[in-house]
Amino acid sequence: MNLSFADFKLHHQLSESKVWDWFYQLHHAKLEVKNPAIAKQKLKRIMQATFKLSHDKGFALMTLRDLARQSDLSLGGIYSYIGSKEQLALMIHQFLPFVFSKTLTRHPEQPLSQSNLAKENCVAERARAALITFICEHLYLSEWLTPWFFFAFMEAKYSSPKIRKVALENESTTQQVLFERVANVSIASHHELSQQSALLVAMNIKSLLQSWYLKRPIYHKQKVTVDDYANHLAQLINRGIIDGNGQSK
Amino acid sequence: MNLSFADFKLHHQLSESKVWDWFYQLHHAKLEVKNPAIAKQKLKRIMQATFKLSHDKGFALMTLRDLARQSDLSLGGIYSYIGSKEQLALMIHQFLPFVFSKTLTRHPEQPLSQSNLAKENCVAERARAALITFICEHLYLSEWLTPWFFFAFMEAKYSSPKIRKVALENESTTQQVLFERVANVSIASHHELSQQSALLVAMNIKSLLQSWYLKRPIYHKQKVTVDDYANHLAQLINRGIIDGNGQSK
DNA sequence: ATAAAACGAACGAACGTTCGATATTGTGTT
DNA sequence: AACACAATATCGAACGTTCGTTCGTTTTAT
Repeated sequence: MNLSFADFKLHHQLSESKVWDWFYQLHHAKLEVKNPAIAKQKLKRIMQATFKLSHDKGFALMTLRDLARQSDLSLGGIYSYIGSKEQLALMIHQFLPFVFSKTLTRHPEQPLSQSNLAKENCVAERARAALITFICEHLYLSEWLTPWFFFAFMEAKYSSPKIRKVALENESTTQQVLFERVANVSIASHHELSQQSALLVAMNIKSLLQSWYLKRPIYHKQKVTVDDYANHLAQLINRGIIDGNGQSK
Repeated sequence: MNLSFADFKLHHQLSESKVWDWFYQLHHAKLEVKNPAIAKQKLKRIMQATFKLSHDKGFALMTLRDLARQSDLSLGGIYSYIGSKEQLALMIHQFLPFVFSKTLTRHPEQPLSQSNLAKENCVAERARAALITFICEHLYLSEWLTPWFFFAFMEAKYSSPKIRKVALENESTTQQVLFERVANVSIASHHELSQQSALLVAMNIKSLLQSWYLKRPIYHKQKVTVDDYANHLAQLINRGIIDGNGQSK
């Protein structure tokens, strides 16, 4: 029904090096170092060091001396890649919308008017599928780019206004798509949630998506894979979450 | 069925000043200032300033000069209350388990053995009620102490080991109680989730609890009260979340 | 007038960033 | 192939600033 993480990676040809190719593609104009091969390699070292250190002590408490040690570069060397500490954070935050635009499925999906609810089951199933597809894609992207998602979530709030703007725009776009698709499901299945309830459900789903990349180590210790989690969420959708209000069993 | 936030406050006699009475009670031994009335008033100013500043820029980026300005105290004056910046954070983190121990309902709740499943509905209902009670109490406490919960969540990970220990112990206690009560529901209602699934559900519930105090302003803008949210979660429980695995509607 | 509380200038440590010196790489000429 | 010379990339000592914290002094309350 919904595709697996392996399928997703295959479909988008997501290799390990593709991350750094894309990252270089997005930021190469800002770099002082012009050789692409060298730049990709050093950017990888710097970003991975940033993820480790900011995961351990937080970006604010991460020192550029820490970063130099962890990435095996010198203090000055790092500055040929990042410009400043703040821009380092900005580069990371900007990467996520860039990847979204390259991977997320556009759903031109004609809006559900009252007229074409004829074949109900079909329409309802398609609305459900559109929601679940979006959930799976987000989940799989966050699996592929866990450190990036983690960083974006943890550091967005406490960054400069410029960075916060990037992060909040990205977040609210996601929230909005989620809301629309939840609303479509509730309309198509004639359960007609109030706008408030649909929003509540959409926010809940986002929390559960975040839970995956925030607590991935815990899930893995319990032998829960990302495919397991995707199925788990799909079942929540297919069962009670978007039903009419309140009649308990 | 489940009590309201107003009932909860009434039952525990939670007034605005009670927060500071309890906070002083927990920490008075460490203070250099001995006059209780003065200390409570100044502690309130310092903590509220800490919440505002760490909410805006994060605790790591909050300066003690910021704190002095925001709380209308001098740099030196603050140190008669907090000892050090790290101890200020520790004092906040320690407060939550202290409040839990004073307010959370102990459920001595005989463990559900196979033998007393006779009156099934009754047992199942009681297991469900125990879970929902715990959820509501957590929700209401987080409503009463939103800044404290917010601070504990955002700053726990990036604190000293001593602080992290307090925060993680508190979190995993909550997680464990949640897990037990979810498992009890699934046993009592003969749906017998796997241990893995019960844990997944318990973690999901915790995410949804956190969502309340992390995004409270958004919920409020949508006119969602804490009682609304409590009912919403209760309905999720009473409907699909803890049902057998997988048969979609 | 004595104790309690608040104050803020001053200190050393550590931070982000710069920049001139050094090392490495790539290219054109023997 | 060997060399030389730019061009490119890396380095880390040094700078100015800001941080958490201290402590001798002043203010307030009894």
